[in-house]
Amino acid sequence: MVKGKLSERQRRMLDFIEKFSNDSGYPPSIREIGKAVGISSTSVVNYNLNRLVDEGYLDRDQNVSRGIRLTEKLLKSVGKLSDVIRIRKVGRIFASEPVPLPSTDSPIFGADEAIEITRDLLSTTDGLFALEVKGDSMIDAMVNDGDVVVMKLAPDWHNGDMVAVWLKDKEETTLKHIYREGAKVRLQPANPTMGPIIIDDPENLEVQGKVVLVVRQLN
Amino acid sequence: MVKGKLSERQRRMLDFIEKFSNDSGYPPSIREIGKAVGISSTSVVNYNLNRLVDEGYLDRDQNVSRGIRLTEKLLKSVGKLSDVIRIRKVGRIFASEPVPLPSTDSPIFGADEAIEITRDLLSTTDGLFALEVKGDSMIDAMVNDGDVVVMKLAPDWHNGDMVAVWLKDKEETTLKHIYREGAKVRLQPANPTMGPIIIDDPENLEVQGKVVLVVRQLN
DNA sequence: ATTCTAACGGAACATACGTTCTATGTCAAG
DNA sequence: CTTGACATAGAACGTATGTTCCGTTAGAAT
Repeated sequence: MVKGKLSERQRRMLDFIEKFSNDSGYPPSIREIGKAVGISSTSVVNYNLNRLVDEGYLDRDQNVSRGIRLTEKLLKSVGKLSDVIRIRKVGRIFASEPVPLPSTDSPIFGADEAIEITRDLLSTTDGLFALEVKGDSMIDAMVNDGDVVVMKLAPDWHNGDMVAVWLKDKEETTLKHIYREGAKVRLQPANPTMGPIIIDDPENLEVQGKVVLVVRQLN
Repeated sequence: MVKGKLSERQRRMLDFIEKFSNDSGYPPSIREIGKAVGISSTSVVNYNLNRLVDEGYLDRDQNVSRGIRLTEKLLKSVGKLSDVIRIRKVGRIFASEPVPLPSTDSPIFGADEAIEITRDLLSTTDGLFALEVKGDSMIDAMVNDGDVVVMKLAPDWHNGDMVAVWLKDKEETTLKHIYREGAKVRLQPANPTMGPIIIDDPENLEVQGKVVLVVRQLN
């Protein structure tokens, strides 16, 4: 083998080991690797595993069942697993109340209530907070009851941002894409079949944050 | 034992299993657990492991060495950040095509795109694949152009599951909550203001997978 | 053509490993 | 005091598991 270049068989072995370990919670045995990759001899699997150790993709512990460990080099080469960011849930978002903004007070949820999101999914990690949507009132924002929205404060919002807006006269929170149009503000539903709301007096609304991510879990 | 309350021995076992798994990259064997916790009999370790499974802290695979998996409940109780699960993106979901299903072949290593999701957000980690939504045709499913849907194959779907259905006569994919009603099938949009589709002949549809998570990134 | 190295493959082996069985002990409930 | 459920413990067993040995093959280098 050319040093630094993996054979096709070795690459298939790594791929299998990485997937198997993720799916099962434990590494595969020599025989499981052989079966998956089409190698009938445990000594050939053993030989190739040792080559992968030499190349730095795996560690092995001797005389131990499933004694295979993925190395950082391997994880990087499959596309480094993303860091996890922990975002506090500060409460729920209702149509009839302003967004509960993060503060130093005890949040509605327990102090430890949080959602964990991979870093790749987030455009920023500064000043994020999460809210759980209650009710059907956000459906024009394509956001369901039970969805989690990750937001950040938006002192400087831009046209097209999806924001949580508190409409003072209606005493209502809504999620909309916001656009400044002259002296007015246009609130555009995410659902393309719905029409916008034009706010003649921007003093009537309060932009409480902008949405950076929506997560919907289904069972 | 009082249900829901762990004995001291069981708590020490969990603590050891979690630490050992982190340090070594693989779970401990029955005998390693026994040695660490001071239990000389493999059947006592086995008995207590089964109690921990009953309480939801562990999963076990039968007749497999180191066939112990930490559950989400355990990881939460030790306050540990969620694992990251890498889910292959197998393509895009269009209204006018069937869902591109994951191939049984091993992919060329590193070739596919993937999305990384924290384990907490997922009800299962088996057999997941991800698709990016193209077009506005899924808006009745509350799913936007550009959203990522995480799915799994659904040989046994249940009433209420959100599934990707290929409608043969219309040559169209749609995402709907599915219900079996006698000999017919009801496809219910996620948007509560929209009416259902009744499928008189279930042979006309093909359930291609069920949705377990929707992720929407906004910039 | 020959030699050398890498890779392969089957077989054997010893130990690791999880499961099962049987017996005993503890303690709460009646 | 008795009973039953839970927990313990040792032993046995069959299978899983990794390592080692020996021989073969393929291809590059000479």
